[in-house]
Amino acid sequence: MPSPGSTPAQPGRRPRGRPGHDRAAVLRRAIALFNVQGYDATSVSDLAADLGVTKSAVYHHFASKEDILAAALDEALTELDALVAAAQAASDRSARERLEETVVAAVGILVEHRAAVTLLLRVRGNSAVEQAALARRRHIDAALAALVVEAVDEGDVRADVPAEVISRLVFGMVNSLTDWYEPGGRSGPAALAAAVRGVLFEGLGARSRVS
Amino acid sequence: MPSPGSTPAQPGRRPRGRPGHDRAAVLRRAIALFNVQGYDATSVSDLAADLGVTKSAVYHHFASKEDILAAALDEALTELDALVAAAQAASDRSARERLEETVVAAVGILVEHRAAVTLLLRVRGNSAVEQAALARRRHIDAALAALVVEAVDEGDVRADVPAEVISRLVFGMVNSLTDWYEPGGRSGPAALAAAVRGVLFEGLGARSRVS
DNA sequence: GTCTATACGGTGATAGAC
DNA sequence: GTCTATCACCGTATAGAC
Repeated sequence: MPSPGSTPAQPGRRPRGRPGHDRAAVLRRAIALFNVQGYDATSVSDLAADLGVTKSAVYHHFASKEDILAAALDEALTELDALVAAAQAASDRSARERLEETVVAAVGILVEHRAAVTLLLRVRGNSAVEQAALARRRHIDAALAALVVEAVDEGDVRADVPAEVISRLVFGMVNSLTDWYEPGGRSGPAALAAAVRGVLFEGLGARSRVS
Repeated sequence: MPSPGSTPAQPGRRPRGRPGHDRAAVLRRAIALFNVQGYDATSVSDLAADLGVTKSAVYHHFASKEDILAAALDEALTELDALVAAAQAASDRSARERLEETVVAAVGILVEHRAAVTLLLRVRGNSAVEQAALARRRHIDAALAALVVEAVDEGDVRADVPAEVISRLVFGMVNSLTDWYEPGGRSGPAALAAAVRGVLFEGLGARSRVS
């Protein structure tokens, strides 16, 4: 495959033609705009104006507006698929251990791919593209729930609450990070992941042995 | 009170005009549609068709599409304001105790006014109405965060995580209920509230004294 | 390879006539 | 209270400039 049209553009060496945006740059701005204004409320004109080009330029990079959304959702889903795969592997470790690591890793993904994940979490299945994304997400959620079931069965996670509910609550808390976490915040991703892990697995109580 | 708009039930003597929907009925359907399709993706035509009337009939009850949104958001915000007021009162009790009760009450509101709260949680401030709602919501969030600070100061909630972060995580978990809880589910609201309280304050660990 | 100009069919919100 | 006309703007297609 002799480089089919993709990125000869090394920094400092403009290949040819105009100094415009490439597909990845358009996608990045689109995700940002979709998150601020909402997908439906964002017109291709908005995106083009934000990039400083015309609508047609946007349609040069993507076949349709929905195609942009699909690419954005794919970014998030690819990361989450990898998360699930990692959680299912290494089954020599206890489910509880893998669950804790999965929560920590999920926080990392939320932070690193915040914009794409935020978009994914807001999808409501209002089109074929969105429904496909929801289906992939359901698969991921089911795998995470199965991990919780394992941990409950092994006796390392409380059994007085249905595992399905626990799974929803755990990843509901993790996902809620997209609503407020700012990359430039006071506490970094590592501290945040530790906080989530601590609150979830140890509870809110003061750190004391007795009581 | 001479039956305000509802069921005059006098044969052959309609009170006025047609047997159409009243404002509350329109609002209820609107909230449902907004949640399924998204606010922006829902046109007034959609709503009118769903109600079986024309667009203009909808505009008779509400001045604009945004006005419908404002009414919906007000329902949720009114409930949450009451929640905050209750949490701040009774300050003879410990902050931890009031926090636990607030969490339980919040779950109740989420369940009972799920549709309106869901709408509120999706607002991004894309218009004056939405910005006003966001401002009210920020005020509520701040009050809840202050309650957590109190509980930390009293030594009843862990201090190794910033109170602000704890507050976000706690109510992030609570708010995530809107994404999956179905009123007809197997576990009722009371069991759900108990589950959330338990997971948050005791942690996910198996119920055992000796570990 | 990236962008501009232009146009078209469709639909939304809304105002004004009935 | 309802119907209709209007008009702005949407997503998309095509043809060509740099």
